[in-house]
Amino acid sequence: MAELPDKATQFIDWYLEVVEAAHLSDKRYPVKGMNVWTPYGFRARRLLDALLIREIERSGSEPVEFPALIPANEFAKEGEHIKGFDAQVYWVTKGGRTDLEMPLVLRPTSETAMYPVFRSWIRSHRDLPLNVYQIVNTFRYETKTTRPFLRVREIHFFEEHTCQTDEAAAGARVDANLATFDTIARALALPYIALRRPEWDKFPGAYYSIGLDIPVAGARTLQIGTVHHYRENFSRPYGIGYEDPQGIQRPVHQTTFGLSERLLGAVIAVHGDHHGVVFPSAIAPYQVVLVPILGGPDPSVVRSTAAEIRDRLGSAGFRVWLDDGDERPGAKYYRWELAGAPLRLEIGRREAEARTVTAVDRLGRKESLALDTLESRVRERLADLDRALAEQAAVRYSSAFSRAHRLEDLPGSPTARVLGWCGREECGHRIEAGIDGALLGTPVRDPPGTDGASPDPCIACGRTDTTVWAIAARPL
RNA sequence: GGGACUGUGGGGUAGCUUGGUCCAUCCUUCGGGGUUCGGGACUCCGAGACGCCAGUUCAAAUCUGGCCAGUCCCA
Repeated sequence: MAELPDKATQFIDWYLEVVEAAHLSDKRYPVKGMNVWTPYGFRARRLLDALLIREIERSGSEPVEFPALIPANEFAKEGEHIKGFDAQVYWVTKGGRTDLEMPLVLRPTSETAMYPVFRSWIRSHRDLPLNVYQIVNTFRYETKTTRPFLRVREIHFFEEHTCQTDEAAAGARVDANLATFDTIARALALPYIALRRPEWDKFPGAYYSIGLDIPVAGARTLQIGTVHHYRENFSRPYGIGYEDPQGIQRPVHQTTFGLSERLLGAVIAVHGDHHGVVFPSAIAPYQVVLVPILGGPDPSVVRSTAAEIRDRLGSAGFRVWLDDGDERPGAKYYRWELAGAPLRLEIGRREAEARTVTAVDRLGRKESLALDTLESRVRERLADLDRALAEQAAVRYSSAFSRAHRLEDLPGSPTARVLGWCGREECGHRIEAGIDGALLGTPVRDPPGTDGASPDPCIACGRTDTTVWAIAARPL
């Protein structure tokens, strides 16, 4: 089998090869940007969804599901929003052979599907807050090159929509979403940076947008999530109001929180190595893969011990796979490394007789485990792998940013850049031109490598009075 | 949105310039048999492709047009 392309120098080739070789997605479906979720990738997605559901419900959100088609007149109600999405929506204009009187939009996101209904759900301050989420497919007519999980036209989308009594309550919901995201990112061992987007790059219709970005390769970054504060921008055109305790009618303040299968792409991009995918235990389709070594005259002890281990680990709640196929053990090792299994247990005749098993984690760390304490030792090994992945990722994260002091530092930048910015759009665009990318925004917390220092002078104009820290990078 | 390029079995490819030698090459994959089995085994047998639709021609994988899909560059 061929070697994988080098991740550091040929990132996207490496990524595409790994996704295909690990059987995570089949991109041969004949519509651009619409790929097939194959069993292994689907299992990972389902585990990721379960994690999102668990955490968002813990934060007080309830599941809903709205229809995929939105009437054109509802879609058009908020001016900025329609302007932002107009160029990338799919239209349904016919029912059978009949032209529809009211054309339908295939949802690119669900604000305009939900908000007319929210209007009828909300009457009183007692109906607030309204926190609901759904995990559905959305559609965007993406014109750039599509990539499995990273940029697709049929998006597996998580979206929370909330209605709050006022701006402060909505701000608190944004904070709650950021806390939820932090828990999710930790479970996946993904270091990220939360950035308030500049005015010209916020979500169409938003008061402000916070992007959640991860560095992936060189100066490249990947947006893996967003949290938006809409203030009253949607509730006014959609007429979503409530009566407050004093009997006064007020528009609600709204927020949204969006994630997608890009999270899965991010896990592959961040943790993967020259052997293939590396799954953290939280979403590994199989956390433990058992490889019996069946050579020798009588493999029955090995078989029965392997089956025993499988059953015991399964009962203990681990996702475990016994690979008793005809391949030689070495071939299985390569295949499961490519597929990213966190922990492999090798069991041969001598080990079966000695009641031990050899555990090798995806980072290649080998240890012999006694069968009588197997469950707890496997649990430790998985936790230890997750910890090592997080540490490894943190090291790469911190070296993925560097300070830039002059505009001339930006072209050909080998990392994302931390710099001072006066906040004016004109200077923002000069920075974007310099790095041939985007001004991602201003960090919600101290940016990497600044240790609480006050911001540098604006890299474009030299002003010092209104400067903030900002991150410039090249979004993937 | 503008431009350039590409499309051959499940995956990767040779052949295309100069139409015929191609019932299409090689590697891999898949199915079956045997020998194997502690880091990608060997061997035998078998399966599987010219993106789609038109056109030119005695003859099209090869030339032309449209469509679909993909890649890259620019807005």
